[in-house]
Amino acid sequence: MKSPKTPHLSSRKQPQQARSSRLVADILEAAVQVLSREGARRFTTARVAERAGISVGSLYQYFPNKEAILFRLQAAEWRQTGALLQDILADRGLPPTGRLRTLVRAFFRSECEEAALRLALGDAAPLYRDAPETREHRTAGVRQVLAFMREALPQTRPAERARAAEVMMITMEAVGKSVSEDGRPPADVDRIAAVTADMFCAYLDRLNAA
Amino acid sequence: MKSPKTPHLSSRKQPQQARSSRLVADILEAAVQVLSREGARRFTTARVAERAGISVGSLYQYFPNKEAILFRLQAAEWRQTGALLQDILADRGLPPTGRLRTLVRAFFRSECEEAALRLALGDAAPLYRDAPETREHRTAGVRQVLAFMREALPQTRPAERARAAEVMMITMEAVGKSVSEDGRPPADVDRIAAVTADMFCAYLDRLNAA
Amino acid sequence: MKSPKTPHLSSRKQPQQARSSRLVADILEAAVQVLSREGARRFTTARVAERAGISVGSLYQYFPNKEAILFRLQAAEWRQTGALLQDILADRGLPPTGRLRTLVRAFFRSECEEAALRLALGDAAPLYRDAPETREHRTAGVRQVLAFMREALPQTRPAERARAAEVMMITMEAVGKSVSEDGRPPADVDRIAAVTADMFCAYLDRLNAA
Amino acid sequence: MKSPKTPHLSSRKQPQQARSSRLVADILEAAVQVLSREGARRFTTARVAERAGISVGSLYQYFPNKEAILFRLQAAEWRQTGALLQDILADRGLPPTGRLRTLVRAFFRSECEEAALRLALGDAAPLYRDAPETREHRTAGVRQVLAFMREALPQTRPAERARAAEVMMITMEAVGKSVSEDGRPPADVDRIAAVTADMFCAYLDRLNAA
DNA sequence: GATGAATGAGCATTCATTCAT
DNA sequence: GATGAATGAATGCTCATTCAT
Repeated sequence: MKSPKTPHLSSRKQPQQARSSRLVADILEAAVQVLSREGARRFTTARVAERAGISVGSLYQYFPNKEAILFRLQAAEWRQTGALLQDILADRGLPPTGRLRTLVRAFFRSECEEAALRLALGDAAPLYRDAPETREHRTAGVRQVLAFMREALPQTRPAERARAAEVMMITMEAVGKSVSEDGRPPADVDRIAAVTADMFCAYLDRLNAA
Repeated sequence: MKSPKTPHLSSRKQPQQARSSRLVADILEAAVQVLSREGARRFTTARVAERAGISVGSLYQYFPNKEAILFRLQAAEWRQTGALLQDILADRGLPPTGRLRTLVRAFFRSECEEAALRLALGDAAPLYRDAPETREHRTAGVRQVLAFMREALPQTRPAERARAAEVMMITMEAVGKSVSEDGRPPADVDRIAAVTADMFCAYLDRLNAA
Repeated sequence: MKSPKTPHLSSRKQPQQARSSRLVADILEAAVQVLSREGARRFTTARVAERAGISVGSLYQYFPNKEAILFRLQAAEWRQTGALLQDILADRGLPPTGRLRTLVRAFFRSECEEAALRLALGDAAPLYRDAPETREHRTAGVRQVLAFMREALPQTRPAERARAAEVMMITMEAVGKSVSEDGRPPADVDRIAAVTADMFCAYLDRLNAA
Repeated sequence: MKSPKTPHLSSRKQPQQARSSRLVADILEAAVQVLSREGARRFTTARVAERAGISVGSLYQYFPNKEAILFRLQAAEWRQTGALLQDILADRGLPPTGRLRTLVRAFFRSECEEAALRLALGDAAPLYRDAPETREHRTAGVRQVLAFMREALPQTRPAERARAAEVMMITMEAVGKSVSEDGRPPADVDRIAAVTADMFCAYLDRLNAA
């Protein structure tokens, strides 16, 4: 495949002033609405600018291109997931398996909120996937799970632990996404979360037993 | 979100004659090349026709629209996966866990072949996702795993078994896709396949123990 | 305006054999259906051939191009109108004004049958309007009215009579077309026919009085 | 017949600024030229834009689609006719029959100006015929004639008056169009206008006598 | 800084007609 | 004679991005 042009995704200017910050927030908010209501295919800079109540020109002063907007949205999702992982996995008040169950349920539920947005963001993934920032964000999640794993699997060899962390992270995201796309009722979602968590726990237990 | 128009994906004419069959095959072959080398975004009917050495008009004599071509490609993938599931999961010569390990490894390896094509096909998914045929194909996979699960988890309640089947199917596909996208070396791929299969086996064992 | 290419509209071959005649009739019948059901914009040779149950190639053996088919259809309409004019206007059993009233009513009713076809044929008029045959057909109608006028307006000067004939012919066709497009109920159609005929009669009477 | 898609015909943006106004005027002017010189069939957005000296994109900033351009042109014609009707029919300085004669002559002459444009516009009618705006414009003309008729036919029953107005309006437009298409010399046109007006007057007189 | 008009390549799809079989 | 596959120019319309004001 031809190397796709991977443009700069970082903001063109740092919104040091309150005014700029506000504008960027407005644009992102507008982007979320356009994405949710119109879908990835109809996500255009003109529409985002219009909904944000600004001109396209202004939009381009804060984002170097369309991809950058999507990337920022995705980054926010990643941050959210990161916070979730942090809050739940690092909570020593619960046994590891308990945390896992809590995490998966919370993650699935959060995925089901704004399902339309997340679906559209997924559809737009090709536009920002090749950005260098993307990889970094994705590994951050694995790092957090890894930290948890060191606690949950103290005896396991690091390499194996790393692979387990990665597989679990990918699995949680994929199943969560699939579940959110199906538009299932909340009870159903929780049940599938339980199954997924059960699978994780069974695996952790076995690794520990080994 | 507005409901996207989901056009007919079935072939415009049945390639009953050898000549037509050949032409359809040429088009699909050209489509694979365009998709792999240029990516989903540059996948256009004109480019496919050109690479196939025919006119756009001819292309449209065999496929009602662009989505139909992609769908045919995806259907081939699904068929392949279906065959894999059938061949491996139904093989009573191996214990269930053995079959699972074999399956995951085979599936991951096959995913890594033509990774670029699969990636691009995934990127194009929004174009055919809403077609009725898509859902059908997806449930077919779950059905096959389910049949296996009835053998592997004879004691488990059907509802739980169904959820387990679904989660495992989604997991296998998601992790496989993730692995193929990363462009890892074969040995690495096999290792991750082993981890994923281990997770599945641990879960099956626990369900059987329960 | 650029001189539009005005192709041959006459049949490519004389259907001397019964087989050919039948084929031409089939094609025209199919053309009527396509025009009525799909409209002028979707009137394509492929669709006509398909509905006629023959190949496009065969269609082109009997009609040199698409316009020719439309022209044949229009010619049939003209023939029908001609027959109507002949039957009614030449009927010496009724006074001229009586014949006029009868004619207009009959013409309007006939226009309202197959309104969709006539509308579509009108939409397609640009395709055959410039053909030499068209002018000939149109003057034929005026000639018939003229013959009637010589009887109805024996005293009027020929030039004036000719103009009156032409205006009345155009008027009848235009009002008839307008009425048929509106999809009015039959009673309404008859009332408008009566008004139109009244207008014609008042005019004839005045010319005679002069 | 399938219902043809009837898109928005209203302007995409209000040309509040002089610049925009000028652009819209340029586009319409270019459209007139393309229509007159190339005919309805070759009337394409690309050609209009090229002749207007702008890009297609710009054209689409002022008109939502091709039909809208045609509709604007047709609306201008309607406005012109409306003004003519207003100026002449409401002029109490002349007796009703005098006004009718004046109107028909003026209308026919105006039809003969830019005959090619009017012909092409008529050919393009199917593209905007089904728009809601079209019906409104057409009834406006009848309303004006109706107002005149109340003065000219004070004794006649309203229903009959309405039908007479409609028939006369349709007749005037149809005969005018027919005359303009024939490319007759001006003296000829005036003679046919006189005949048409005579017919109208004879009819009005008879209705009044009744 | 902000605007939004302008650009024009690019896309999916149609269709009249031909001609090798 | 009949077929129908093949052609490819043509069409309406979109949209990311720029830049003059």
